[in-house]
Amino acid sequence: MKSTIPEAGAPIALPACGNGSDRPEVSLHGEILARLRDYMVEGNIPDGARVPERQLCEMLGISRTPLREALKVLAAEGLIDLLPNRGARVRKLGKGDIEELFDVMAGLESLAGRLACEIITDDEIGAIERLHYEMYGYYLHRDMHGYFQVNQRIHESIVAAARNETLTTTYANFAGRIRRVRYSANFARKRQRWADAMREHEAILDALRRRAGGELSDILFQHLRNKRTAAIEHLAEGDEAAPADTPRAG
Amino acid sequence: MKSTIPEAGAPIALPACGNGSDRPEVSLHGEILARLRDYMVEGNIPDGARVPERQLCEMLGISRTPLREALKVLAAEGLIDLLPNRGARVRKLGKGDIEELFDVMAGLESLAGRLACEIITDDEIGAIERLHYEMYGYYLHRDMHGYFQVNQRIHESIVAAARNETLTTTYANFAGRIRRVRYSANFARKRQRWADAMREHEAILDALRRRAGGELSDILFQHLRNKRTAAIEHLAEGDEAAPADTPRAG
DNA sequence: AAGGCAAAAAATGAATGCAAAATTTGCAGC
DNA sequence: GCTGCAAATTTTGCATTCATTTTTTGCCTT
Repeated sequence: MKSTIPEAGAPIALPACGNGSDRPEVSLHGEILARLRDYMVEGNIPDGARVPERQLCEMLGISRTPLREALKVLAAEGLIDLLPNRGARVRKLGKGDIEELFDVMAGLESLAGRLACEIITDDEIGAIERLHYEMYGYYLHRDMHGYFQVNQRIHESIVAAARNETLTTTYANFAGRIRRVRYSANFARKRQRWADAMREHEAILDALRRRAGGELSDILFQHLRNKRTAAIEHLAEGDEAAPADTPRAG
Repeated sequence: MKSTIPEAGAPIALPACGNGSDRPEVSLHGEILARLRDYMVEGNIPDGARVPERQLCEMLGISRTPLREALKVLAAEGLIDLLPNRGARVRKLGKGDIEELFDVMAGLESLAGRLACEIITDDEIGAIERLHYEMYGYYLHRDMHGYFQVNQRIHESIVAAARNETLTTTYANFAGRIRRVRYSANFARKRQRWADAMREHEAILDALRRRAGGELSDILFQHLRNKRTAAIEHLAEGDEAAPADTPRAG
């Protein structure tokens, strides 16, 4: 397993790939649900704040009935908490919740890697290789935003390669839940961690090429574990997770 | 790793442990949801059949609004399909769906085993050991029902030992989805498979005792994979999965 | 002036009503 | 006798309405 990763710096030009945002929802209810979910995931409502039914109703131009149906679903998905007679609140992710979510994500990606090794095609591996080198370019450029974007697509590609719709859906659900914590902001301040992550990605690609399922499973788990540690450290020194129930917007 | 498993037969007396069915739901809506979920999981409605809103309403003594909210949640959980303007149908699990579900379950248990090895206490291992020997007793007795019951409790104990609420919830969700397929009926007709399963369980216990996370992860995945194969074979020779949209009750 | 209590206001949870879509039924034509 | 089409019935989806609970506001008491 070769590893030729410098500590970053050289100029390499790589075009950014535009990603198409698919939304295969057709029913009206599904549309409302997707919009609300995006609204939550994008963090338009502060952690732990009340979700005002009426306000959202007029914002979406619908009555309370379909909105409440959507809220029930979002609660089942874990994005909000539904307190009886006391309304919906955006679920406030504490340190423990984030650890749990990262671990489950680690398990799902670990599984995806194992399954992918059984059926992945050379073409699919080729596509992931291209993404890998694109990401490497962003790494050398120190372009964190581009890096994370491609990084995410690599992980999504591995999940997709497992060809398990149930897994893909579940993975997307947890990814949405965790997206609220902006770990991507500057969690890779530690230069060392960034370089480590690149090396781990090389190991991932290597195991994938060899279709070494069990090995890839271990590597992916450890990779996500390291991400988890970095994220926890980040929010420990940055904005404290869940400073209290202080709705900064009212 | 010792393995002293005969092909079954000797008489051993073991008392059956009663399990308490917890239902910590407090809100009315949660109650309705849980009841409906049980109703679905228990298979009171045939695969692919329409779910009559009105009928369920009077059955539960509620109006359509809360029922429809519950249906939306059940759809999000994957128990039913919600076709626009055409009502709810019990999700019909084809062979592919079952394979997918088993694989995801395998991934989750695999993860649970890995996590459990990091933090499990000797007492918890002891409890699992006791369950293991209890199950061994059922195996020797050829008591399939008791065997499966304890088997399930062992797997649940491993998941619980991971101390990850998110994982536990997700696991329970998938377990519920798959419970509709009654693979427990007689899928272990193959004596050989049953003996293999017992041996795998010994390996699980062994890895757990040694806190060998990665190893346990592999064993659990393979164990579930074998279960999957057995289940698929079972429904291939038994009642064909999804014989068609023939509601045998109307 | 601070704390507590009661009334008003708002919000939630559930039932009912209504328009649109789908399914069923009945009938005409071949 | 069977097929195809249109009216009637049922069902779905959403809006509105009502009862109950919570939250806020204002006033009274200490």
